[in-house]
Amino acid sequence: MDMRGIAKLAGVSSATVSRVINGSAFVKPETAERVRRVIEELKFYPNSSATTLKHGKSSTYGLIIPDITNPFFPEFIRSFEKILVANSRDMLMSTTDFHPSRTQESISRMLIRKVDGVALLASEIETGPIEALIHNRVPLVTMDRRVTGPGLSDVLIDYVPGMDQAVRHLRQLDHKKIGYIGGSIGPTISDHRYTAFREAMEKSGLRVQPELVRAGNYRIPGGETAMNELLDREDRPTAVLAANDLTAIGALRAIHRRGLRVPHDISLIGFDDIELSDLLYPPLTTVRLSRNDLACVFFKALESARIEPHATGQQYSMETSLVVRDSTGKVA
Amino acid sequence: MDMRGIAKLAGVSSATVSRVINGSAFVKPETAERVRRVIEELKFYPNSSATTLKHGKSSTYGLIIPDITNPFFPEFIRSFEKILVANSRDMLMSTTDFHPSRTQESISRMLIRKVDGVALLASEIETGPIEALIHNRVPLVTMDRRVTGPGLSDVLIDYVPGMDQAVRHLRQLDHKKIGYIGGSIGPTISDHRYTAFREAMEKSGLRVQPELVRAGNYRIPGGETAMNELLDREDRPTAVLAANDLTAIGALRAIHRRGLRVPHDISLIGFDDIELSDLLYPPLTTVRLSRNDLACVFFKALESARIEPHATGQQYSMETSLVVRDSTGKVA
DNA sequence: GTGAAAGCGCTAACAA
DNA sequence: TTGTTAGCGCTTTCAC
Repeated sequence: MDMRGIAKLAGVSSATVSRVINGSAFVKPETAERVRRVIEELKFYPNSSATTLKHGKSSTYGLIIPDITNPFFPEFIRSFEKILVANSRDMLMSTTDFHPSRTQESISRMLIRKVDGVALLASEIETGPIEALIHNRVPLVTMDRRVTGPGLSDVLIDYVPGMDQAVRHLRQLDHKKIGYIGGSIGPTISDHRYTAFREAMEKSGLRVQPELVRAGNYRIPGGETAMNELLDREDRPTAVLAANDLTAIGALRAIHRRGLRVPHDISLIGFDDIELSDLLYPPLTTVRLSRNDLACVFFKALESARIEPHATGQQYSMETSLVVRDSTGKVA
Repeated sequence: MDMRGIAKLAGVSSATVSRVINGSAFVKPETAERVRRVIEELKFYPNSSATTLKHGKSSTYGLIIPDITNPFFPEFIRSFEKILVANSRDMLMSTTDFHPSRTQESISRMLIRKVDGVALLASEIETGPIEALIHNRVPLVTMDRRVTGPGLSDVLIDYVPGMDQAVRHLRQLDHKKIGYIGGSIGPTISDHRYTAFREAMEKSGLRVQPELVRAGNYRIPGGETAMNELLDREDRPTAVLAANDLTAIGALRAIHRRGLRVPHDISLIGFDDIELSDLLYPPLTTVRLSRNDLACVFFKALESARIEPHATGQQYSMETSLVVRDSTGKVA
């Protein structure tokens, strides 16, 4: 069934059916009513590929995330999807599982589907796919790449306030030996979180001890392994910051396994404030990055870019701030 | 840029470009090579709406889930997406947050996008949207609705083995007062998990005590509230089964908050075996339902239905089994 | 091996 | 206020 079929049954032309469906004002109410009745009757749904083909726009945004298993992302997706649906846009989601090749694949699929823009929250990204997007005039909004350009916007996460608050909080609790468990290691991805940590330490007059810094992988087992290494040391840290909450959960697990207690024996601060972190035992002190706000900013960026796909993108910014719960305490 | 543009540059017709892209054997290798070079050069991606329009098939499956915040679903999505991509299909995902109206909305969007089938893992579903799917010859695969029909398949979760093992396990640990925290309550949704629990109890010669049965909401706070009610009782249960792991996590939290210990004071069994349940303290004994197997079954069901959208669907089935970890122990 | 051309379902410009 | 029609980009039959 197509619009011509509906039109025939309603005794009008397909143009009128189109007008009714798209809410054009210039249709006589009775005609519209009649058309609507037939549509209802036949449970007719217009074919979006025809519309997309016609318009050259799909009203769809692509979303690429690294790891749907990290609760941060489902929480983001939930907000993002809600905003898109409320604005009559569709979402084409895709997961990379940290593989650059999967990012490439995802972008191909989005190019094929003619999405109106891509939100890229994964960091494993090479320049090839980005160029393909730009070349095809599909705007890209990245997270924390800190690069903008024609058709390329970025949402910067300002880790500074959150990290400052976190380190100051620890200093007030008399911590001096503060460890850090980062995300993935390597020269390609500069770890903004780690940089912010170092700066915060300096500002607080504390020294970063390189031997108390470890790399994780943004996942629970990585945090556990790294924490075990730190706990093996003679002079173990009295407090540890983790690059995200999953890493902190892994660290927490390592600590518990040794029969140590948080915060009595060691203080722990996470990053992200996933819902779970409030439900851990003990509830995790963490640096909050609002998924809902982030989703809003991404949507805003995509919508702006949609109008003029090749205009030079903007640098957006998101705040972070410390949420104090029970995983931090006075040094013993 | 379209195929005609590519064709012109390669000195061929658009038909040949189409043939090259779709890997038709009847193109002279040199011609194909030339075309491929131009495609590469121009970073050309064919427009899928045109293909979809032409074929009447989109190579896309819809996926509707109730709550992306429950780790069970991201884990499922991950497997499902991987399978789809490996088979050159796209995924159109959508979340209902437990609202029937959102389910309806999701189905409309899928009808509009002309998906080749819908995997429905949410249970808040009315007959209206289902009829719309059937009427439009879009096959539907549901989870645990236990109804099949033309264009309608179902994946039954066989709770019996898992629940039997769970109850027997508890009985061997001398538990007699066994509580149960279910999912949503109400006559509309028959709770297959609860039924399996009751049957398992009978088989083990144990009596279900209605005063030890509570309803949760498949989420952490629901489990916590329900557990608190059970703990308030004089004759509190010595063991509790929960309808899913999130409910069990909530229950665990309620128990810890009262200074009680698991499994010393009370044993706890979850359901699903989300990855997190192995990472809790203590690691959760739970009934496992494999997300990966489930994703495979859904894919198989969708593919079968795609060939003949209106053929009568099948009843598929999935096993469950107990995973013993540390949240269950001898009655004190 | 390759090309010409019709047509998938919809929209928008134009005509009436 | 409504209808006619061309065309969005691709596939596919048929002809060469």
